[in-house]
Amino acid sequence: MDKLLTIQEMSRLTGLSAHTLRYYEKEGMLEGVARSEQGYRVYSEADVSWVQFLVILRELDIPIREMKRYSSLRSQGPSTVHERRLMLEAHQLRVEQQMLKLGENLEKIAGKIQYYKEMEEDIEIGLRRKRRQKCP
Amino acid sequence: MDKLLTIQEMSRLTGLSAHTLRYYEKEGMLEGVARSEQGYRVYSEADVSWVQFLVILRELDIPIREMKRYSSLRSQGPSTVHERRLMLEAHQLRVEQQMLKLGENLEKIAGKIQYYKEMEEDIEIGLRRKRRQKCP
DNA sequence: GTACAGTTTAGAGCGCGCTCTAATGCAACT
DNA sequence: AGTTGCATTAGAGCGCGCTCTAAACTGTAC
Repeated sequence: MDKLLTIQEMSRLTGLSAHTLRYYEKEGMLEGVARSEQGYRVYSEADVSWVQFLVILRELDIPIREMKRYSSLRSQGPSTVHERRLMLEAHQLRVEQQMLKLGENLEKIAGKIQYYKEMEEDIEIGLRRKRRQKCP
Repeated sequence: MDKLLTIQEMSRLTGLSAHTLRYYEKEGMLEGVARSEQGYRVYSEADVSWVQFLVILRELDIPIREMKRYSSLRSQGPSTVHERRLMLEAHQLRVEQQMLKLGENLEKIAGKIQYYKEMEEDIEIGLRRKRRQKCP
């Protein structure tokens, strides 16, 4: 166990490009990544879990700025657990509201789709009628 | 009825800034907006409905590029109804998948929040124990 | 008449989140 | 020895969707 990974393997496991992994690290969201003798990054399994968590935050549309704040809190240790929880709860709420909004808008779009379907049928009937007139 | 509106009133009714309304028009998403004698934009109620529809598309994260395509189809008349429906259905599917993904990620975040809550309780208990040792 | 608030345009600028480039280096293979 | 392939860095560049600026004009109020 405790496999050590290259940046490519990390990329494959997280879906982030090597470029993006370096970028996240430069921005302070990935502290303490080990290096090989040659200066290459060597990721631990703990790093993998953490980056996978960052990916979840990104997929929830949490801005980089907030992710940096969260990372900073995390690196300050357990005393920041409460504040971290508050951050997560705030975003949880925001995403829930966003999902509601998406749901509403999906319904409106569905209405429009239904309307278009009916229009298409009417056009079809119109065509059929024309054809009948042409070749009786 | 058939009230005519200034750009400010349009802005208020749609939530888009006057800047953005002009931008959308410049990009070809709002064709045939009338002008007053002084060259000021004058929006009709039909314009309002259309812009409100555009806002829904934006809220569903449909890129401007696609909205331009859709607008172009619309201005070509009823013969494009089928293609418009296909576009809407494609985005409908995309948004549904996105909502699923959001739901999954929300669950993971909820798990983390729960975990933090337990940590906070443990810290509380630890503190209480310390206090008892101090002042018995 | 003049200040004020609103409008117009073309075009510049911006914040975000990457994404890519160029120059350099190391390790293994032929 | 040379080629291939992966890594490193600092920093430039990019696509998106606005957002703002500057200069000019108009109608309304005082």
